[in-house]
Amino acid sequence: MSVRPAEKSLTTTKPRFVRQLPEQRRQALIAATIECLKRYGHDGLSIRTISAQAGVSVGLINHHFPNKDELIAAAYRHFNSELVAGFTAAVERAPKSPRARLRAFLEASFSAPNLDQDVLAVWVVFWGMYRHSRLIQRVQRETYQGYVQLLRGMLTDLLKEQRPQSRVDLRLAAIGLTALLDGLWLQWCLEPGTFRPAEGVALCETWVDNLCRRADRSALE
Amino acid sequence: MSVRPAEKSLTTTKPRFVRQLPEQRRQALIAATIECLKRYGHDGLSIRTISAQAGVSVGLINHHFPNKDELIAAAYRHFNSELVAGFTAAVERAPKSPRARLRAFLEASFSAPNLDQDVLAVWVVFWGMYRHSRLIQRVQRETYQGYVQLLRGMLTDLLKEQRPQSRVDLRLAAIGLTALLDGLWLQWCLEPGTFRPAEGVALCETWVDNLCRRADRSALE
DNA sequence: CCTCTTGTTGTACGATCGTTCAACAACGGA
DNA sequence: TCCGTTGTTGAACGATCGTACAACAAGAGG
Repeated sequence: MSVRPAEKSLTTTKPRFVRQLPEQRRQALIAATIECLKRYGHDGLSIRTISAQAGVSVGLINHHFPNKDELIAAAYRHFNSELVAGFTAAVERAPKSPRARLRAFLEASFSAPNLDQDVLAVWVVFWGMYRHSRLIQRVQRETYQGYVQLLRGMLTDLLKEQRPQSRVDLRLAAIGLTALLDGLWLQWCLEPGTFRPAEGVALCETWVDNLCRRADRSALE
Repeated sequence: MSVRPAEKSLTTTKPRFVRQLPEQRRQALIAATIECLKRYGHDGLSIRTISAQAGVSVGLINHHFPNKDELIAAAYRHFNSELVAGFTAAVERAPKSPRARLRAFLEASFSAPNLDQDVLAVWVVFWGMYRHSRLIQRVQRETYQGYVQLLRGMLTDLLKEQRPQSRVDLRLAAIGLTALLDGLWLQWCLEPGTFRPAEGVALCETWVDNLCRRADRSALE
């Protein structure tokens, strides 16, 4: 008998690394990028920090992504689509009435995993890159419309049901509600204590209520 | 006669540098820091980029500031106080009625020099640093209250005049208006074309109007 | 004209950055 | 069992980072 079995039992206990399918590894690297952003902010976006977070060598990133900026853009794309997917799921889980759907959307906006200081800080860092990164700009244009369509669709249904003849400017209404949501997120990111999640939902619902009320008025005038 | 006059005329034409008072130089370095932020975003915050922008050698920054982070924090402080000073001046330039003062504040929010894509992008980059920089956090706490006090003061006067007995939650009202303002700024920073300045003012005034109307209702109920 | 103070310069240093690439090794298929 | 593919490693490169510091010189005061 050879000594191979013994040898093998020694060598097979610890493979030095595990090969993965490219798509799996890409997702892992994207997850590590977002985790580094949460932990260290913009300074966490270095190849060495990210590869350490992913438990991987420095060279691997450039094997799956052409360069660092593309990895960051891919992370932003993932972050965006996760958000929209979460909102969509929450809305479809809700009762079919427009009001209930909007409420589900707002409650998803002001609860885990979205209303988290670290998560919100990641958004702010991405937004800060927007102005000077064409890749981030492209991802924004490609994914943000999903969010806008979801929100405008809900507002349309709601106004159609409540006041079919209303002359509310839907574009401005959506802009205002988006701004209110983003602004409250920003405040929560900077100082989480200033308002409670339920108050955030209430502020947004008041905005929509006043929208419907205004629809009344302009329809009657 | 000596050759001095000729020599002097040659040597005095170009002093290799001009000495300045520490406070003047500090302000110049702060201005250069903000300019670099506008031009290059977060990547513009390097000692060499800033010193080049200020027309100064690399070593000078550490002669006037203990380190890079302190310079950035000083720039954030300056940026904040300039904003508050601009708003305060605009409000005091307006007629004395609470409505006119609020309108002046809103119009200052949606016009130069504040409603500029580069300027707004600078805010976003600073906000992105907040979570992981104690210095930025300190400056925020020290300067932001000036902004909040100005805004809450105006809201208080307005509600007091319109409905003295109202039971509106002033804290929540200020939070909502601040969020609306910040959110609209953020949208303008990302996509300046989505709404016109006058529409931004109108959205905020509608918010305040509804606030007063709600004050009515809750006072009558 | 000389001296002293000190604002300013620019090199130098060590650390870290993004990227490259030759060598390695995991593991499915023959 | 061995081979071939290829996911993975880690050293190495040049560039750039923040900071320190010795040398310089501008400008005021005597």
